[in-house]
Amino acid sequence: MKKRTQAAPRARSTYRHGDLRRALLTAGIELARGGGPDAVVLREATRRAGVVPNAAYRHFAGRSALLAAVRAAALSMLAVAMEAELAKLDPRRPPADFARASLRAVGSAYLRFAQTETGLFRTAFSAPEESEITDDPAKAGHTGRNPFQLLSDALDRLMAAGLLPPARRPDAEYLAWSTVHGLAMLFIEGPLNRMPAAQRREIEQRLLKMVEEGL
Amino acid sequence: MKKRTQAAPRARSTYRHGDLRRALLTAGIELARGGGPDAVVLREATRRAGVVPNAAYRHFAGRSALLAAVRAAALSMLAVAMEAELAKLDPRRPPADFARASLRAVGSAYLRFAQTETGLFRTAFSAPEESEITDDPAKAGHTGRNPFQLLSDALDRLMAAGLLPPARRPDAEYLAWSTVHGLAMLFIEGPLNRMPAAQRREIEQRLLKMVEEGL
DNA sequence: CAGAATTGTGTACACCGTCCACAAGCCTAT
DNA sequence: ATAGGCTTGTGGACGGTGTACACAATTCTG
Repeated sequence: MKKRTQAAPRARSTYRHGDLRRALLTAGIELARGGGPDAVVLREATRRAGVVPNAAYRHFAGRSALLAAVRAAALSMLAVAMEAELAKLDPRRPPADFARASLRAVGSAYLRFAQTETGLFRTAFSAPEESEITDDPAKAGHTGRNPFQLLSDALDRLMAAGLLPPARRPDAEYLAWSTVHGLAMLFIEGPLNRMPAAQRREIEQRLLKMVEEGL
Repeated sequence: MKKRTQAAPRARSTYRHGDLRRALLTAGIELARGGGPDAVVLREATRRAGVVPNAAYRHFAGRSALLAAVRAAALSMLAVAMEAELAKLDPRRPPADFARASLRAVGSAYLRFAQTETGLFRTAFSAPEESEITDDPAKAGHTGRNPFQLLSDALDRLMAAGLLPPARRPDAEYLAWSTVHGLAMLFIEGPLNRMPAAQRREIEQRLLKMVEEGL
């Protein structure tokens, strides 16, 4: 049995599509949202854009290029989610409080995004050929910072507030990220994917606390 | 110890293959080793077994069934790696030392396996349709315990040695696992995949220490 | 306004997973 | 021992995929 999702291909009158690149990207995002990286299939994207398969090659070098673009978009959405969580905080709170809350906000947003937008999350962190550590603005949120940088900022604040010894600051993002990322993975495609939400929240809290204290 | 069945399909004389299921499984493992779960392709496995594609269906319900078998085998190998690391420890050491070392051994083996057998590791933790928390012995090592259970054992020892407050024992495996799993993922398909080995080791040590103290 | 550049089309190929009908060999009951 | 049946491998086919090549339709530019 096959999935037949026709979102009104809307036959166009003009020969040119007009905005095919964007159309393919949004189609790809939608596919990723529903089924993770493997669901991003070129032909389906072109189908949804109302165009013949090969047309995609005028805008992306191939499937993997499209996937890379979707991945960047997913990372950007994650960054936006983090920024939203950070924006809730009152920056006039005592620096120590604010710093701790910042780190927590980043972690919480990460975990929520993973469980809310599972397909996109999995896509965001699916292995590319060679990991690009680029500063591609396509991966950033509204502030222009990508998820990794937002985490770094939070850690900087923690150090500035005297809660993180400078000696432990280097590479601290890797420790923090590992921890949260691992839990997210166990939740969404590991043995914890049937755990009730309440229990999840509790473990999330314990984990964030462990990071806060153990860094 | 490893056989090179790659280049020589070795046309068989008998009509029956004799041990096709195992041949397909080993071929699948080899494929997974080289390219992760996506590389486990049914037709290629049958090709290596010197058999026509459809023959696979006499032994596996389909590609996903083969993949599941490969996944179980990968988990079993991980368990074996953990057991080997644990076996190096001297059980006559003071219980506290032994407990701490046990947890460390499990974590180290996990991280080493992830970086040494990347393809198999990624396969082991690729999402199945619905996560099976079964006690399938195919996932266990020589002791009959699977990776998750080996971790649990180590934590039990930690608690018995008085190093882990009983109140924090429940669900502690999830915290520990998350942390190590996350680091492994960042190493193999995250932004840390170009990090030099020396730096990796250092971060691993910091992470394991954080878990030990922060649980 | 003609020619060039861009963008979408058509056709084709190789590969994949899987379904169906059939053949080859082994097993067992008569 | 032998006739049937069961298991296992074969052959062919179908629809799906990514992608290469030649070509047509449009827009851009000198």
